[in-house]
Parts: sequence; structure tokens; C-alpha cells
Amino acid sequence: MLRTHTCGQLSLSDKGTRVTLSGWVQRSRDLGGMTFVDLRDRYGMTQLVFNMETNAALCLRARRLGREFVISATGRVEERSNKNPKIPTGDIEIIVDALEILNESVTPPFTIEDNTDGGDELRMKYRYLDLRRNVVKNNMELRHRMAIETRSYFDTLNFIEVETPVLIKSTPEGARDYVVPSRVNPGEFYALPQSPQTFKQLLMVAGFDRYFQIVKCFRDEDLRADRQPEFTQIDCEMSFVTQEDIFNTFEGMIIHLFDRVKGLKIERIPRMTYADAINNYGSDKPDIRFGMTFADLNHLVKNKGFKVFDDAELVVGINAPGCAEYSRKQLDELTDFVKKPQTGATGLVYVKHGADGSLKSSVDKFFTPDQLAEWAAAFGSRPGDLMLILAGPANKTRKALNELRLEMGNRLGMRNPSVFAPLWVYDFPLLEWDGETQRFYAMHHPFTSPKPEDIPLLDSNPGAVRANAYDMVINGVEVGGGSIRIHNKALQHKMLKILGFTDEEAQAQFGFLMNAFEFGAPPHGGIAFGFDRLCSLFGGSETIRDFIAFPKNNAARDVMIDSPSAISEAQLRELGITILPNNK
RNA sequence: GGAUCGGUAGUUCAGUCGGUUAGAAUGCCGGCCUGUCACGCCGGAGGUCGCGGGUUCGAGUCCCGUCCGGUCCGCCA
Repeated sequence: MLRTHTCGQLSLSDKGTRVTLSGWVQRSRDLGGMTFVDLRDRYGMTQLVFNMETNAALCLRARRLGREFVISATGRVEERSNKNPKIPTGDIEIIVDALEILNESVTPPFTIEDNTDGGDELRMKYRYLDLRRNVVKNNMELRHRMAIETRSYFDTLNFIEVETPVLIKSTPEGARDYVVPSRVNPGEFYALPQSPQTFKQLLMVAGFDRYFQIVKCFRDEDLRADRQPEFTQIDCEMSFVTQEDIFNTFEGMIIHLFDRVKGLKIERIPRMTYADAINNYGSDKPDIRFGMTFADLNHLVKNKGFKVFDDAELVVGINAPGCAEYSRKQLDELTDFVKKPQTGATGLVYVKHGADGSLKSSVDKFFTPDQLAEWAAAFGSRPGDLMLILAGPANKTRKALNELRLEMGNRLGMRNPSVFAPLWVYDFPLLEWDGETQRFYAMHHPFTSPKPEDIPLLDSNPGAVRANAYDMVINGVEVGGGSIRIHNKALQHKMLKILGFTDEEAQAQFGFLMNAFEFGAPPHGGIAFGFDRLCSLFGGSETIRDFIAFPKNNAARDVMIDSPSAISEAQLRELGITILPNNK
């Protein structure tokens, strides 16, 4: 037998028992007369003892064990004379009488420890070694727990998990598809799903009124710390529901996960319209762990001789509590921050609200103390605070102020990763105008239904139509999004037309869906959660890579297996594919 | 497509204004040590300073290009 117990389970109550443990050599300590070996497996660590006096031959063999050797050791559980309170098995040790080396190991390129000396690149190349480390292993266990609890929640509510195909059809809308050539159908391609969207809607037509799936999705777009080319969604759809039913069912899921996985009780999840999110936070995914909401100053600052404000479409600011004593250097840092190309503001105006109630601004030349006092009132600013104001085009300025608000939140320690503030954002616009291509794009996707009261606007003012669409946001991270769908062929057809599809294109791309709508499609809606993001959020990390067993790097490459890679001439010929020369 | 930070020993990093033989820690190898658990002590090996070009009497250091990695913007219905 290779093992009778794991390395994490023995304690004083097992004293005297003869056991066999198998695992990896974490470290050995050769003291001359005796040698200690820390044996590690997925469950913990147990100390093995070898003694020159009692068994010299075995002790000499133990001295030769290197890091990460795989061994099996048999012996008696004994109480330690020097206990180690730092590990769960620290009260006992194994007096080994038989040792088998199951496999040797070369010296690993980095230490297999919680605080490893390995950098990211190396850890990704040797991910199977990285996964031996507790931190990464714990993330995988968290992910497993999240998946189990998700399935258990949906199962109790009569949801059915159905697998949808991975080889599907490429569509022009939305993200770029990963495509797969078909040998059997030369010159034709499948696409990997960006989401199982149309299939889950067809499942609704099929009468599976409560569906979910934990499913891989694929998008051939550039990566980020929170974006991978293949990622996992909790994909959900329900029939005969209103938006209110969706909110209740799926905030129930989030509440269940916080309770069962984190032991956190959350009563209900607040809601905010898209318009309020944009006006008060400059973002459709506001972090509501802290305040510092926007104050619009347009009505107070115009025509006072300050050209920057007079020319601006929007003058808007935030009040940073307790920052009145910021130094020149700190204010310059903030100015540089908002002027970065990525943030895009042209300058930063500040007003220091002194502890004595005085108001000192960078624009004192243009505004009287009384006028500054009006600003302070608009901000709800109190003595000791610092008002930070940006001006410019409305959208761009709100976006920049959102960045500044988050930066101030970080500086003031208001974004504690162990505090969770979930939020529903709803009433998104249905369409987004793109100036470059001179057409509307679906903000969510083309199957999203407009709010019934806004349907008349579809012809007169499409940009003003609101959708029955909603996102779930936690701590400023978009973790899920969905909508009540269109279930009527005529409306779906009209929607595609607004998006610039000809009748023929609409029929070719989405005819299968619209045809299905003719056969008694029930009203339906749903949501999809980013499972990787949810896991990283629960794990207190901003990068989802830590929660994916074998992630891809910044350039969408797997550095461990070195993919993607070229394929052989023979394979290309069989698929009828020619690679064009790279014209750089 | 763009911005920005980084690449020096197996690993993580330092390396000043361009100037002698490129350092530290850790890991690795050898020796000593009977209660260690980041064991300790003594000794040793280990370098294409990412790559290519340029400036200079002289380049890890400055310049140009390029490759690789991280973060962000665009993009992500």
C-alpha cells in the first residue's frame, strides 16, 4: 500500500499507529546524528524522523533525498518532544522504518513555498509546480467550492444544467470569434461560442424553463488581468419571468455563494439605474464601497471669466475627505495622474477646505470666497476636505473623474478587498452609436428587448431607447450581465434591421432563432456571470489568472505547452488552407 | 494599433556620473553537527548583463532597433 493516511490528518490521537505516507519532500534537515524530512501532499505536511543510532542505513538514504522527490515512508506515529504549533500536524512525527523513493526530481526552478522566489513568467512555464503551492492550490479549491455551491443552489430551484455545443457558427456582431476549420466541409469554419446565447434561448423555446450551465466561452480579443481568451461563465436563462424575477433569483445565487463560501450574510442587493451610475460615478460599474460621488458644478461656475470652465461641456468634481493638507507634490501627482493619456483629462482644479473653514483654490484669481463656498455646499464638503474638479467634454470628463475617484479610494484605503458591495445596475441603453462606422451597435447584444414604453422611440430616436438589461457589479467589477430577451419574430427582425442587417443577412445569421420564435416562444430572460471574475473577487485578487489552473499570458499564449503553434503542411493541405505571407 | 514599466548567477534583486576582476540574498554542491522545523557553522561552484547595431579610448550603464514578460488605453455585442 502506498499510503494509509494523508500528510494533513495525523494527530496525537493516532500515537502509536503504524502508518504509510506518500508525498513530496518539502525540505530535509540533516543534523548529523538525525535527519528530519517534511513530507507534503495536497492535505498538509508531516515530519518524518530518521536516526543514525537506531537505523544508520535508512538515515543515510534519507540524507540523499532532494527537494520534490516523491517518496513513500512507513513508520510509527510518535509525540514530538519539540512540538511545532505552526502546522496542524505539529504535535506528532513519524519514526520511519521503511522508505521507498517513488520518483526523483531535478531541482525545481523556484521554491514550492507560500512566498515563492519564482516570478510570474517562470511560474506559468512550470504551472504544474506552481499548483503545488498552497496559495494557488487554495484558489483552485475555492473555485471548486464556488462551482459546487452554484450547482446546488440552482438544483434546489429546479434549474437544469444542459450542455450546448462548442463548435457553432461565426457571427459578425460582437467580439471576434475563434474559428475552427472543418476537414469534412472544406473551406468552411465553425466558430467557438462567445457565449451559448442563442442555444439557451432555443432551450427556452424547447420548454426547459430554468436552465443554467457552467460553461467555457471564447473571445479572440486582447487580454487583461481580468480577461482571458477562454473563460468560464455561469450561464442562466428562465422563461415566464420579469426583470424583477431575474433580480430576485440571481441575487439569491450571489447571496447563497457569499453565505456558503465566505460565511458572509448579505440581506439584499441595492439597485441603481445606468443614468444614475454615469451621473454620480462616471461609470456603469461603480464601486459603492465608498462615497465620493460626483457633484455637477455647471450651474455655479459659468461666466466668471475662467475660460477652461466657460468652454467646458461639463464641470464636475469629487470631495476627498480629510485631504486638505495635501502637499504641492501630492497635488502634482494627482494632476499627472489625470493627465496620463489613458485617463485623458487636460488639468485638475482643486479647492482646499482648511480645518479653520477657509477655502483655498488653484483658481482664486477667478472666483470669490463666496463662490467657492457655494461649491463646497454643492460637494457637501467639510473642513479638512479637498475638492478635486475636472472640466471638459461630458463623457470623457466623467470617465477621467471615475479614474480619479477610484485612485483616491485606493489612497484613502476605502477599497478593502474583504469588504463586498454588490449592486444591480439596470435600464441600460439599448443601442450605442458608433461615429466611426456611422451605425448603431447593440450595447448588450441584438437579442435584448427594449423597454415596452420606449418601443415607439425605436424609429424616431433609437439612441434614447432603454433596454430591459442589467449588470451585476461587485466592488467596481462587472461580474454578470443579462437582459429580458426578444421572443417575437417581428421585433427581432426590426432590431436586426436597426443594427444594419439586410433581410438576407438577418435570415442567414439568425434565421434559425427567428424561425423558432414562430413556434410558441415563451417570454424569457437571463444572465451570465463571469465565473473566473467571481472566483477572483471572492479570493481577494484582481487577476483571474490566479484562479485558472492553466491560464494564457498577455499575448494569449500558453507558455507551458507553447501554444498556439504552426501546423504541418499536410494538415493545412487536408483542410484546404493556405497561409498568406505576412506583409509587414 | 497605442502608452508605460521591466529583462543582470538556477531564482529574487542591487549595480552611483560611462571607468579596476559585475555584487547580495536564496537555491545548488562538498564538509561538520542528535531535536530541527526559514536549523546552524565552514568551504565551493555558478554570468552570452534578453538579442542586434551604434556612440565612445572604454557600455550592464547612453542612443536606435528588435524579442520576451507585466499593467493600462483602444478592443471586449
